[in-house]
Amino acid sequence: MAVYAEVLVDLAARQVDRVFHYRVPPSLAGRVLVGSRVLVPFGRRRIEGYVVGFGHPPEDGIKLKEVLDLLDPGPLFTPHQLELARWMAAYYLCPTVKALQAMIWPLLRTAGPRKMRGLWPVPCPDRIPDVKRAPKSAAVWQVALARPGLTRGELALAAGVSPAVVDTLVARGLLRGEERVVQRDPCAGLPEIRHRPPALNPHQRRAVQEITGSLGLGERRLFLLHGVTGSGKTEVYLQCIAGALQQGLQAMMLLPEIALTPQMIDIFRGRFGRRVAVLHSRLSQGERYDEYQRLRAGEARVALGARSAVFAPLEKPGLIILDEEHEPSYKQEETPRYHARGVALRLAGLAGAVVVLGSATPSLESYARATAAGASYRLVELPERIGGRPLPRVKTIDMRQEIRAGNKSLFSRQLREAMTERLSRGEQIILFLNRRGFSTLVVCRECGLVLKCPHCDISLTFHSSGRMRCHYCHYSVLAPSLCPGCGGRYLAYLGAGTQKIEQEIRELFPDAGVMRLDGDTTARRGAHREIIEGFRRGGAGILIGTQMVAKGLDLPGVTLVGVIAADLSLFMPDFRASERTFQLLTQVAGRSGRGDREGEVLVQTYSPHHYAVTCAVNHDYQGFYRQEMTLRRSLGYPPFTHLCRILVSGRKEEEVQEAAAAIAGLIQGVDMLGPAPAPLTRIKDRYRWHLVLKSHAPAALRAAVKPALDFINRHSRWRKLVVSVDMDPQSMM
DNA sequence: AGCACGCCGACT
DNA sequence: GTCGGCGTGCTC
Repeated sequence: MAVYAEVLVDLAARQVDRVFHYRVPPSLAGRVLVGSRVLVPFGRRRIEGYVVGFGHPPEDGIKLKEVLDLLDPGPLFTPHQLELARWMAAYYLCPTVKALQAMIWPLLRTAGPRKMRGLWPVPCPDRIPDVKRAPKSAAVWQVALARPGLTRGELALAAGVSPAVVDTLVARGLLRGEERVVQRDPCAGLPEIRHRPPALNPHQRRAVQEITGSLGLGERRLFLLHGVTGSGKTEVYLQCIAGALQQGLQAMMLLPEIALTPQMIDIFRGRFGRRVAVLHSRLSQGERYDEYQRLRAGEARVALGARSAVFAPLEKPGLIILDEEHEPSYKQEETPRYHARGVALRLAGLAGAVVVLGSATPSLESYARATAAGASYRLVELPERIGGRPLPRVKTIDMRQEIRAGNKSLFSRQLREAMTERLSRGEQIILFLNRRGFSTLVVCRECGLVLKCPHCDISLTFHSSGRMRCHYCHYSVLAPSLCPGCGGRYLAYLGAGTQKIEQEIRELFPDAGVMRLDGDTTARRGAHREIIEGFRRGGAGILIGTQMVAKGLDLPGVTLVGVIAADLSLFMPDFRASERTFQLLTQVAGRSGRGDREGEVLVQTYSPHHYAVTCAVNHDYQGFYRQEMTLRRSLGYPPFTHLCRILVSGRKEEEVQEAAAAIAGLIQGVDMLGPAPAPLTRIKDRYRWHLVLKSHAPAALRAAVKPALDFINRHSRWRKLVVSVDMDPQSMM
């Protein structure tokens, strides 16, 4: 009796989570496997589907269609990944197919469904687009026929259309993807420096021994590596990975996006050469596809990347490392809203792998799990910097005193003096301000009008390019010279960003050489590497930047770090504001004094006595942990409870509000806050309302949300709304 | 998503 | 009587 492929497809109808059965034609027999990506007919469309098993349809008499094509040389998903997707679907309340797409989207494509990447588009001669009805499609099709061998991008260029049009043709079955022969190497042309493993200090050695001792046992073991900044965590990771490779296991190394620096990539390539596959958003489509296939084929054995690299297709993951495990960027802020740490822990359970969570400032959740009674993590500490270097001296500067002393500038007298001194000695300086652009608020001094984004409920940021930009929807206009409301001539530029800092610093220190590292200066591919390498080589005395300068950079020439405004993150409307501030201050302080000379850190703040500031200044993680835990317990916040946030958005505010109220009416058995307008009430012309649910039992949250979600999805009057569920939310904006 | 089916208002 | 509105449900 014949067996049919069970295929998951992306149904826009929400929350439909079931398989569809397809016959496998003789031409594809033996090649369509569990985990394969296939092209299938669905209704009158042809769409991408994922083979998750083989079996029979529940009832006979359904006329089954045939799988049309295979989209890749081999199965894309490992059995572990399919299992992981099922878990994600249940935990994060999304259809399984969405979880599978989350696994490959960032790796195989940039945006939009049903695009075929890494494959040559070849025309299907039997399906000719209509020139009158679809002139663009016809043009692409004709070029594809006339000039075979063009890639997706080249084809689009030659036909004078956007690459998306090519994708559309592929989706409609007018073009098909064919396997490619070349393999692109994202590291081609970059220097390959062979690093020899350095000697370890006793703490590092013990950490490596403990971790490697648990490898290959086939059972999940969890470690929290708590090491102060500069304690040599990276070297511990490298040697643990080497240990895993020796045992024939594969390894995953996850970093926050901004820590995935060229420097870090070089270190891994230097140690492991071509055995590393880098999964990285700045790679081209083709490069990403190739790295994915190299891992899937077992040719590469170490996956290095940011959040989504947790979905690297490793057959035998033996070691999973999350560096800077406390970083909020491990949380995906779109559906499915997974946390790479949660996914990694689950994957380790499936694969019997070892997980190492590393941080100088562990999240409260993780530290609690490592220290509470019945701890599930083994705590491993690196309390000293390598080479016996001291932690930098950190000083707070009370900016209220500066105002009283008549200094209204962004820079305190002490910071200026310290900078002058360091520069005179040829040492380097980092200035940190977690806000890009020139000025975050432009206000008319005559009528009080604030320049806001027409699509979002957000003020526009003035950039030194002379344009005002919305940092949420990327809307941009030329900055007006007169107030658009009253025609007034006096516009005040308030709220300094990194560009403003740069301008003022150039005036104050005209000979120092200034570089800026933020989202704007690193937009171009390769720019990040150029700036950091340029600064490291001494190309400038001062580096100004956002979070990008706070994380992971190892710049031995830096002896002074100045925090321009520690308070920025402290008063966010978020219960994690203190934790974030403590982490950020500790991390940025850790950039100072990593070379031979002792480092200094000056923290400018209006709240010098806040415990997040004082604990960071004193390098007192424990003290911060105790105070913050006390507060969380009394307020009933994580890690003492679990949260789930439901966000409803849509173009009509009344509809959004109505749906939020309907959902609220269906929630039972957990604490509920709201429904209320979200702190950002409108983004990209969509109104936003939310509900926050709280419970001691995460299962109770899911049980409460599921029926409400099903109800909303069943009723087509809410069809135009987006209802997103966020388990363990990291942000309430 | 896309499409068909179906059940109520204003038209040749 | 019929054309067409979009609310509802289905796609192997």
